[in-house]
Amino acid sequence: MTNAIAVAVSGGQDSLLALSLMQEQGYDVHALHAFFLPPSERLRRTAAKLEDSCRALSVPLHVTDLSEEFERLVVAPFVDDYAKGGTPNPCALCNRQMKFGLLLDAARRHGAERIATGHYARISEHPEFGKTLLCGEDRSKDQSYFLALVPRNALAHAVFPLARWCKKDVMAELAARRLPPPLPSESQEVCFIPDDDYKTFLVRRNVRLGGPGPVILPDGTPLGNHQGLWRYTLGQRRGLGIAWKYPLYVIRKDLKNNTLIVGTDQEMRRSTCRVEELNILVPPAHWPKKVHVKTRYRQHPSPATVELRGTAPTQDMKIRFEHPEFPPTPGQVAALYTEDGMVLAGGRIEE
RNA sequence: UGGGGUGUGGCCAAGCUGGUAAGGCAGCGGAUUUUGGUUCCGCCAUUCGAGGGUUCAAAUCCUUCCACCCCAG
Repeated sequence: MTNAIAVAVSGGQDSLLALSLMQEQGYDVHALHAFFLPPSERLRRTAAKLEDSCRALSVPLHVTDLSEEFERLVVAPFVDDYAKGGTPNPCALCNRQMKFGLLLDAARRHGAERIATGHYARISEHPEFGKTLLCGEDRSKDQSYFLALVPRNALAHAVFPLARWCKKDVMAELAARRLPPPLPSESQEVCFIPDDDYKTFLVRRNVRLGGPGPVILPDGTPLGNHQGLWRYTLGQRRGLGIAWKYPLYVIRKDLKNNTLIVGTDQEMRRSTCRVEELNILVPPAHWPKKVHVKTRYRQHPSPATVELRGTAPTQDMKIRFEHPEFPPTPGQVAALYTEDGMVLAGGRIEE
């Protein structure tokens, strides 16, 4: 058994500290950096800086171009989902397909059985069923939600050096270690959408997106027009452009009639949802009766009960929340937790 | 052209015993943030349909006109 480990480095602070921490712990460290977008001048510059950082640490850096795969496995499904009226979660997909898929494969090619990343989440060894995924120590920064679609056999090879770190301590620690991150503070560059403008991005992709249509209240009262259902997501408030007595939220997208149904905060809330493409991380036999579910990032897990239906490939589950929730949105991830933050399963919200 | 009502920012709407324009919605900006969304904070009428008058002072009182709405034999 070797103690070789690959560390996925993006150029940001978190992964750089992860790299340094792993090395400090005596691992035989390899740094992996991948281009998820076609290598531009800017990306090459980041890679060059990373090279400097790695040289300073005497760690070998392997750079690969995974832009074609990223396009196929993350971007294309993202665009496709929007075109179909869904609200995709590309980060969750990226973790499953890229970081704990292709990058893990790359790690193995370099002789490492494990891969470390800068995620704020924990992996622990459970006496009965092995490796489990836990939320990060710093719950406000916890990223386990985005990892809920990563298969168990991949997570078994994951290491999260920042598990017990707080975001605010990372920068100070890097400074103390004299490790300037190639990409300074926030790194919007990780995202494949320029300027956070996904609408323009989608329009430029030249896919077939729906056009304008009516906006109505649940009772059918017409209020105005929308600019294409793909531009809205369940629970959305801003951007409707309709002045009403009370704030209006998107409560339903009627794709068949190209109609947007809006209503009050109360009318918007749901207490059930159906989840497919399950990624079971803990055997259901060990699940508590009451679980806690996140259907969006930055949401406190909500108490709920779960009903598993069907078997393996086509298995799905029905979730019933104790209290009405902001509407679970098709395309987003539902992550099931125990009360103390162990991830039981993840899946794709269908309705 | 008989009677009644209304006219305040993009929308809705307080204010109308005169004292120098609430609030909500929408919008814009920012904060938060590995997705979308949510939430939070900030900014948004020198002006109250128009003109004239009374007054130290009017969206608020008087008057004329204009617009729209309702009832009407």
